[in-house]
Amino acid sequence: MTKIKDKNTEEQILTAAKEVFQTKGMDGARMQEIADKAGINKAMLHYYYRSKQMLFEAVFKNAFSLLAPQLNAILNDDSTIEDKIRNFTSNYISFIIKHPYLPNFIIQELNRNQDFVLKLKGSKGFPNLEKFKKQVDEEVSKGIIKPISGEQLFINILALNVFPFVGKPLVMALANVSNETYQQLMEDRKTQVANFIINSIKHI
Amino acid sequence: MTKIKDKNTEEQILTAAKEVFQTKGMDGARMQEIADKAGINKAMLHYYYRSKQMLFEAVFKNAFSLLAPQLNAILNDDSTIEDKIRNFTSNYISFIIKHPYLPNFIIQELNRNQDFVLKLKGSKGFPNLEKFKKQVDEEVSKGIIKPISGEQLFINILALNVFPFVGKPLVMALANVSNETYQQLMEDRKTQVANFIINSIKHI
DNA sequence: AAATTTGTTAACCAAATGGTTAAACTGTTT
DNA sequence: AAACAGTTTAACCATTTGGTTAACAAATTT
Repeated sequence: MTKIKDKNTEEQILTAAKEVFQTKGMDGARMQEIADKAGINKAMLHYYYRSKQMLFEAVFKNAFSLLAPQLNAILNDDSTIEDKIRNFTSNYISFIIKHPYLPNFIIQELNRNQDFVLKLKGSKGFPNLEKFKKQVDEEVSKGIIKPISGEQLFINILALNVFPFVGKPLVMALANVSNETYQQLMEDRKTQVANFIINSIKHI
Repeated sequence: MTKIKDKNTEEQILTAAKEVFQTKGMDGARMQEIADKAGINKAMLHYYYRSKQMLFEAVFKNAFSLLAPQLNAILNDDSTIEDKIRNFTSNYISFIIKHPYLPNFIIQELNRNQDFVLKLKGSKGFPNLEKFKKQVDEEVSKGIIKPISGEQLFINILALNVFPFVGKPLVMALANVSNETYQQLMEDRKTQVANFIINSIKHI
């Protein structure tokens, strides 16, 4: 029943749609609930966005456009692998604490609809691993880090940072911790995850 | 349109429901599709399982009862942390390759419905971290492994093993790999992930 | 200020969907 | 073979849901 006010209608709709789609997913979301949350008539949703599908895509693109720069940060800058990992881990976890539903939303909908993947890959600003892979190979051959492929290292970084949020309910249940303890664990991970990765790959 | 035959009706329904719920989720699943896939009348679903919700819960419990023993394996046996990690990583990845929809299904539905978490925690056979935590503390104080909390280590193990499957479409898109390459990466992870973790925590 | 375009609403619609019912069919017991 | 219990089906029902329409209101243009 949270209403959002004092914005132009189109934006109000998008904000409301974001909330509903990101918590309930495409299939679980209801156009009426979005309209109510935006404080307008259901017909307006169609007036501005034509269909549920198109409104959903607007929300999805918007969400991904928040996430992509976070990934590009680690992939495209010029610092060492170690620095990249430290920066990314800390920044990414801070970012997700502010947008807790985002990674799960993206992963869930990407799993549901394979076509989205293709659409996304075509769009500009889509993260590209090439530079990162080259850099990993270089540091490996220089003996700075232990042998590992760029893909596997990237997957590990992503996994350690993203999974605790995507799997929050599972993690909370298994570790048997309260919401406060969980948040503390995530806070600790801002530095712990980077150390964990660097300990593993750095040559002594 | 895949039909499943030659089993008693109740089991046929469960098998069909598993397929539909695990790929489409609770909200996306249709009772008619389950009935078609089971090759029976829609009314039979209600005859045997009363409601969509109860059919779903049967599927969910069934799914979780496959996953739980995998987790208990690492938590409750008596080998060293290092051996546990090696065994779990290899076994778990093999397991998931056979049940690719399972982890995503569980995580998605746990996110959707917080009540499930409570129900699950109450059921027997639910994984418990206590023994693992104690063991980690012991090996840390003996200097076998570097300082880390049992919770964080467990989250890391889970993340590195589970995430690549939950986030498969995202991983494939970002790493820009084909299905075959993806499968090869996962195959490699059976040993790579364990090495990655052990490199990180083992004292030299 | 008349005309036109843009924004907004209430009422409505058709399709989909979870669920029900009453009758029929099947196999077992008496 | 009659009675009975369990199983299965076709037809039906009420509600929900995405989407449309026609009329109305508010700006904007002429």
